[in-house]
Amino acid sequence: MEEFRLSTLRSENTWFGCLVDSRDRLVASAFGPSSKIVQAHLISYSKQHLASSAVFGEYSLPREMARLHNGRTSSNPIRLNTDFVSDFQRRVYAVLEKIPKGRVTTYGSISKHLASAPRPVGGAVASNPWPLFVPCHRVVNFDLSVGNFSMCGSLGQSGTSTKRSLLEREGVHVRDDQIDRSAFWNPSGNKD
DNA sequence: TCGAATATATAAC
DNA sequence: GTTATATATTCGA
Repeated sequence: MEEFRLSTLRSENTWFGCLVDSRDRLVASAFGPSSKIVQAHLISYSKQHLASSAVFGEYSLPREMARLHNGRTSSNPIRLNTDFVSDFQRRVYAVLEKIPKGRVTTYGSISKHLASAPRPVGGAVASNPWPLFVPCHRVVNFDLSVGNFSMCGSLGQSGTSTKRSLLEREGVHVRDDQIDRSAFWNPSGNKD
């Protein structure tokens, strides 16, 4: 039976957690205000998707996560375990990984690029198993307002505030909840 | 503002 | 299986 490992790290009042498989591929990540919330979320994810439960251990990925949270670029390529997401989600996440740091795109733009619709794109982005590693925080509303962001499964104003901070640390200029349109990035490339 | 339209995912029969 | 319900949306009246 395959063994999965979970580890957490605290950096500047935020807890980061990663769930990895036996080949060191990232199954899921999470971050939030307490280790309890982060661990509970990842354990819940593992119980829902994995046959065996996760064991705790030290691991380097949460450190990498903290760097990303700080607006830095990840030093090594991250291997993702995509076994537990749908084909449609994979297509959406492939687009997210192309959004340059310091830029944003919209649910509607992604949906046009994939010949889908905005709502399902929202659903896929919302269920991103790898926050920070796959930059779902770079997807905003059609009018370039910051929009929603959920942390460890909970949606609310603190999420939006966190999303805004992430974008600002990546160099996106936000004023009164509105993102400067120079930061817009079109996945279809017509107008980059 | 408010409601319809839209395509996925999940829950409920 | 098949049908309802819920979405981190968007657009038009």
